[in-house]
Amino acid sequence: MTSIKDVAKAAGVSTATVSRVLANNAPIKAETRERVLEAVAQLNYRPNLIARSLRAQKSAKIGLVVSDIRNPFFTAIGRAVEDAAYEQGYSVLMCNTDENPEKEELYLNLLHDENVAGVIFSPTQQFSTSFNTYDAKMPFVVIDRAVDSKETDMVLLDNVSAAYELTMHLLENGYRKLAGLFGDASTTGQERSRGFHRALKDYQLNPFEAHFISPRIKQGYDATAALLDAANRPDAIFTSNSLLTAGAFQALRDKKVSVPSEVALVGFDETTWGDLVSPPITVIAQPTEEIGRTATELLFQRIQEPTRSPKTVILKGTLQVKGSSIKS
Amino acid sequence: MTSIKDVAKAAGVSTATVSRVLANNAPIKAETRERVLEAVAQLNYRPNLIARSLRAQKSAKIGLVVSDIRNPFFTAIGRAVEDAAYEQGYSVLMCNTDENPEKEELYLNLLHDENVAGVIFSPTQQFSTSFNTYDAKMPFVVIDRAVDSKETDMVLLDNVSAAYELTMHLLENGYRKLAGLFGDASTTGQERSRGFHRALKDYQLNPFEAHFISPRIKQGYDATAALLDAANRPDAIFTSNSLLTAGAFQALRDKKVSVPSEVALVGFDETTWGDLVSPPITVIAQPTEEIGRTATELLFQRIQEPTRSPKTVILKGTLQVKGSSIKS
DNA sequence: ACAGGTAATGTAATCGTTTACACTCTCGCC
DNA sequence: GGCGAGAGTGTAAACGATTACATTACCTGT
Repeated sequence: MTSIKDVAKAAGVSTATVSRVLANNAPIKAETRERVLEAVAQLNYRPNLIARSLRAQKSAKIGLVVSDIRNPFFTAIGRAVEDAAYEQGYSVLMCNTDENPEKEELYLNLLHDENVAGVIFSPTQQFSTSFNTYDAKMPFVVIDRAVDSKETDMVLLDNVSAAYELTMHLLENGYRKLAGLFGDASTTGQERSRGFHRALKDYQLNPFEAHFISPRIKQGYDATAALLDAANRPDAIFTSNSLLTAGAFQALRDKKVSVPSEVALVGFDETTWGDLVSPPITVIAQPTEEIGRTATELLFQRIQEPTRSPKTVILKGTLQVKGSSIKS
Repeated sequence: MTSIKDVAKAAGVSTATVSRVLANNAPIKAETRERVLEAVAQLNYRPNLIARSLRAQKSAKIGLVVSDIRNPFFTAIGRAVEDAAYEQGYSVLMCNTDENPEKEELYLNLLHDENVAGVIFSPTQQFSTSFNTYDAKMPFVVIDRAVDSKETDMVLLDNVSAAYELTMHLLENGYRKLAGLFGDASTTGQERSRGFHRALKDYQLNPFEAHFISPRIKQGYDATAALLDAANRPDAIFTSNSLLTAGAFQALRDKKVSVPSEVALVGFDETTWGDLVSPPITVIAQPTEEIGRTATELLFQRIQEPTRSPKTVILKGTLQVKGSSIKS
């Protein structure tokens, strides 16, 4: 492998000069610069990033820690983060925690050992609550899920309002027996449940049912099936994430329940399928691109200026009314 | 930061001994080992992976280079790769090329500079053809798309057979005017087109239409809309990847074409939505989990034994017959 | 003509590991 | 009793960059 020494030798200068030419951080005589660049091109030299990292005590990598990249929300975020990172010459280490706090901690340690410049992180519920006891060794930006600490940069959705709006939409369209299915793995589910309850309260109604369940398609299916099997059915189902929505939709179909005339269905997150099924699903769309990008930018800001006062960016979802929630 | 020196001092031994204890690769007196481990625990020491990488000239990272992680096929692969890597203590750098050869090369260089242990790679068409001129500086496993070189490990689907089987399925169910939409960015589209044509030939039919287009939802939509607007419509549409399928499905819906009675639709890859829409889509499901896992394992084998003779694993897709291709 | 500033470059320390080599000790064997 | 083998450990040289400090050469103002 050709190293900086080879270049130095070829150009007849010292390694320091080569480094200076490449980093462009010192005055260099034009003629010398040219000789060096020529040697670099000649030898097809590429600086070793590992060595650079070791010396500089940081690397041009960031970690992305989420529960599961297969969740369409995180897939989109992941892509946005990677794009934003790429533009700054950074690369992204992908970590899936499966909502498992042990895996979470392991990955955080790993990323630390890798000297990553920072981490974009969607923590589990358990981690969220103990977050302030975690002495952050790296720059952090938390996304999607609130944490207690006021020391951390965050990019969040205004979940309570969004859920409120979505619930109101159901109520305004005449639905009264609302069942809510909320993910139990994150703070997000709780916040959305709060908006759900608040809207009902404003209508002086009680929730028909409300369950916290594991955010997976299967659990969404099972919970919905149970709701539909009961003697007294809800007339609308509110789901707090797209996996639950998918499960619920499947159950409705299998039970041959007509949507939205018998039971309405609403949820969160734009997905490929939400618009393809019939009826298409009314959702709160999250600005995933913007979330990922903002989080990455916030992270870079913190990397540059570690003492900057923490910033929380709260983005708004947009209600996309489709056929699944309007009695036509 | 606590380094190996601190541990050595605390344990009253040399850094070499500490290293040996941790790497477990040399005889160490039990009592010494214990003292060292105690110091490690005491100081909460964690070895710096960058330094280790520099010295060892390789890292415990692998690159994953695909066109777009948002393609459900690659999402699933990505997760499988990450899982398999995790089990071996490796982490995964995610790279999206957008089918852009320049980005592709840039990423490959980057990964090389990062000293990754190897790369799992789904190359663009352009790259595929010039692959053997690329002097592989790193262990490689190519997935999803064939390359010319016989020097490379690959994990592929038997695309020709799969497409043949899928086409035969249409023919056996009475469809005769088959239109094919194939992705133009990879060898995969070509191979699937070959299977498509072969089946038609065996039925002594000509393809009704066949187009190579950019593998995106929008292009799938447009191409399908054009097919449906023509005076003479096909009675079945064959798509070579899930993005095209989604676009085609959307167009069929917007044009209020009944599936499968007026036009059938078949495609590749299991997706969340394929089963949720009505009718559900007949597809060739790829064993994504197995592809990702096999690729990762192959990569580790090559990392361990760089001179091993190259291996190509060809996996089979499974035809999942659903409502979109059976006149009931 | 000389002090002092600055541009341009070189020398060598440094980042935190691993490991080749050297050394000491103990044991067993002839 | 001497000698070779191996166990157990230390010393110091890598790995490939960056950069503090030193050095040289040149220019400028008085």
